[in-house]
Amino acid sequence: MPELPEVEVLVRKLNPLLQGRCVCRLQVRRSKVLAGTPASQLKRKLAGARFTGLSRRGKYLVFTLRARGSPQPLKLLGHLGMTGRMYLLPAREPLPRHAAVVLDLGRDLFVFEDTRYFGRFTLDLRPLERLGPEPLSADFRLDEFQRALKRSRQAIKPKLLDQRLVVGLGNIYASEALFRAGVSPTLMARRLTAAQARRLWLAIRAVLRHAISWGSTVPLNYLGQGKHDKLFYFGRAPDAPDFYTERLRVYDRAGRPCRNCGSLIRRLVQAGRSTYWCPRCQSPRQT
DNA sequence: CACCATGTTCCTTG
DNA sequence: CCAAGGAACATGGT
Repeated sequence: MPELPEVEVLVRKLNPLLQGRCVCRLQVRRSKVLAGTPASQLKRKLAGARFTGLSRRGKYLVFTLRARGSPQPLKLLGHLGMTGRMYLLPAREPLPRHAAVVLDLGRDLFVFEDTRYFGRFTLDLRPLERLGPEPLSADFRLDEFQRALKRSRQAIKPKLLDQRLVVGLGNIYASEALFRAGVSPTLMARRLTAAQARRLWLAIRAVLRHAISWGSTVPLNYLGQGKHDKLFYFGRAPDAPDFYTERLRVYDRAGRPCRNCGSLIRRLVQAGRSTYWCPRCQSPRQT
């Protein structure tokens, strides 16, 4: 469940639960997610360590721990990939089929599960060095955003997925932000007018902020049956109340009417990924 | 069987 | 070296 808003909501929920908890032992069930960190090294460093903080950078989770008898903090990088989840599970519950890493915290277990194993749980912090500004912080500056777009011949939609431009957008919120800004996804980045770039800059922030506030109002109850996976994205469960389907304006709505103008939403493929857009609200010819 | 899926990295091509 | 596109990764849903 992973773009910036989902990670942000997860971090807020998880942080108070982990604060001060001690790692008795850990189990690595799929070493691929360690991204090169030897399991033995992770075990040596984490055993007996205590969680002191959890924060987010882009779509990454940054865990901070204090190792036993060592003053310098230990940092761990987590990433949910496409299908990763992290939650506390009562110690007596059975582990999910795709549990990749399990930390024994005593009463309960911290579980990192990931069906497709694209996620990460590692001591290697280097991916953080390549990240652009946080969209909801003052580091995300309109003038720099505009200048960066001017340097690119790539279509704006795939450009928004480039985490060096700005972090946090994935395939869903990139379409959502362009729709909100009224900008065509196929427009070459350097061809955006100053007004379009400004609307897009504002739309990125608004879309992410709204998604966070929506997610924060919903209980992230991972305990129990795990029927809550579809929390953020797929609101079409037959029993879902209406507001579940109101969150996304264009994503995954191909062939259905635009909520603004009634035109049929279209789907196209750019750089191998689906883009959804309204041909009227996001005409390539409007400014 | 076919195609699709919230992400990142590596490789190739230009 | 840079930019952009495609494949790979692995599993499951429709």
